[in-house]
Amino acid sequence: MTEHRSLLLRSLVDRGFMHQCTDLEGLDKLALAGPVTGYIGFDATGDSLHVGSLVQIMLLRRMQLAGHRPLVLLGGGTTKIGDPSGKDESRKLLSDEDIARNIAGIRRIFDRYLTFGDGPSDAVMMNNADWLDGLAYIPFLRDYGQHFTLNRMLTFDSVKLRLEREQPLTFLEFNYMILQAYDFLELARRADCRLQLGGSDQWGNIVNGVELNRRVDGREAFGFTSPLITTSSGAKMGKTAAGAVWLNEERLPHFEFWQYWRNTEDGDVGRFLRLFTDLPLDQVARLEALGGAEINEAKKVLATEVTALCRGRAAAEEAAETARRVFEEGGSGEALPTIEIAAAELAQGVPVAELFVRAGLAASNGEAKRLIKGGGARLNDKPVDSEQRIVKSDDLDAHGAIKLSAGRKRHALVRVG
RNA sequence: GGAGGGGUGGCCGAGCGGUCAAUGGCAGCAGACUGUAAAUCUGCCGACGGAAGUCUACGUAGGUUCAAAUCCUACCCCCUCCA
Repeated sequence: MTEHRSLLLRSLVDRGFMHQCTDLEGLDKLALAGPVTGYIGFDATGDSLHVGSLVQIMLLRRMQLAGHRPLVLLGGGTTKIGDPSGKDESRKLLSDEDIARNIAGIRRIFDRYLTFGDGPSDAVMMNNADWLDGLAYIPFLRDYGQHFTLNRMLTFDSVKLRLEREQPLTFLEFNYMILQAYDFLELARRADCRLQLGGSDQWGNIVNGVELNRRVDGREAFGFTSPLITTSSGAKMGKTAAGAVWLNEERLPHFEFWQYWRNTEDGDVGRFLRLFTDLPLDQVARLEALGGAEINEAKKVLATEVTALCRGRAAAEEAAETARRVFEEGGSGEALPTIEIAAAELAQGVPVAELFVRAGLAASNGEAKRLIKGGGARLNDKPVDSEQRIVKSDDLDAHGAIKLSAGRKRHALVRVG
């Protein structure tokens, strides 16, 4: 592969964002010529995004940092269909109100990563419901349907895999590909968008959009995909005990977000630093080179940098400090997830198991008791010896808090409130 | 429309009248070992209850039986082949 001259491609390739590109040379030239508008579509199936979408978000950030214009396309229209890529089952259909609420939540996340505005490299956000909702079926089929053949559509993984596994694929979902291709065409026309980026599972959808642009408008458009990010041991990113690792703080406290990154596997540290932080590559190389237990220092940097981007510098520093106190001094810290309990209730006494459930450290009473039986539960750093233990006001420590721990890594504070 | 196969716990997948809260695998949680890592080993892994036990669960609704995930009926959904 030849050297890329544009800052954009060098940055994307060097930092590990590239999986496939429809035309590297061409894209390189385009990027050298001036600001390029590139978009990524995000579904509005939930009111927050999780770590699984972070590569895509960072992809847009890298674009902006390289002087180009990122375009966030919210799938207000396509969400009503559901992308069949990588899934065996149809999504349940969402109502318009649900989708509107989800879009509002997602919008806030992007403000952290991108600068929106009217300048040449300012990010913009669009919603494909604006053009999809009003589509007239017959004109649409006549104008665009003729550019797609079933023969070709059936060869795309999103469709092929589903059929091979003998899983149902509805006509509704089958159309997703066409609509996403049409999105690209609309964005090219409306916002001079020439590039679509996405995860590697989007390749088929993206290629269709590139081809539609060429066939309908004779426009040269580009597609670029990022690799599917898994951990070294092969697991998909973004799941923990508590569920998904959400980017929204309402869904996941800063401390737990920081902890997620702190617990990165050794082999992933360098790759994640390149993908998920803005640290210069030479600094990443130094951190990555740390051996043995020293790699932990690199993990702390990773955690703090990623958290700073997503949640703000102050939140990141506080989480780091709390972690230091909890893990290196065996104490507790302000930023641990905290629940409140009424003074009167505590005076009366509360069963430990119930407290663990309320603190979110166990999903049910039974689970909390099993945790205790297994020796994994601690109260103020002392093992809970009995499932029947009652927690009372005496258990408050000098700072007026009770520290609950499930295993060595999950902690929570109970305060009187 | 016809014929055949199938719908089981977060997922995959056994069970095919009682011993089934349901084998096994994956995922998850905890313990040991470590470096808040990985790998490995051990235990746990529906809810409520101190326990005995009670409840909820095998597509949906009924039925047969002392007893049903397992049999019958109807319905819904999926797959394959035929028209």
